Amino acid sequence: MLETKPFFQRVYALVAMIPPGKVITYGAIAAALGSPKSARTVGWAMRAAPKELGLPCHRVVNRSGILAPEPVFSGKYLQRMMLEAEGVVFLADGRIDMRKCLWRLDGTTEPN
DNA sequence: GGTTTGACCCGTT
DNA sequence: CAACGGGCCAAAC
Repeated sequence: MLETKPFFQRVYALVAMIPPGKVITYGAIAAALGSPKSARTVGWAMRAAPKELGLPCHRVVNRSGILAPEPVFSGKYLQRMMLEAEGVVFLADGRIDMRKCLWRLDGTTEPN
């Protein structure tokens, strides 16, 4: 299972199973892996994540709902457009509506 | 095996 | 409300 795989592998697996129209935070991924403090390491795994894996890294955002740096996706607007196309709701601030689009690993389908 | 780094998070000023 | 600093973890050099 995932526990037998290296940290990066676990991160990739978790990111790969993010449903469309939903987003997740680095801290949430780290916490799901058992290390709530390893949020930075998760980001590191993303940075080293080969695009060949087809990881929806655009669905991974920080705690504030802010997307990754621009050079990563060749433009922040591009990533935002991709997410919107998947059903992710954006606020007027340019941030993601975490209240609705934050993916819950607990299976909780009730945001409110 | 120690040092550096990083797409982070939280508390304090 | 915005800015700054510290901390924590895992991989690469």
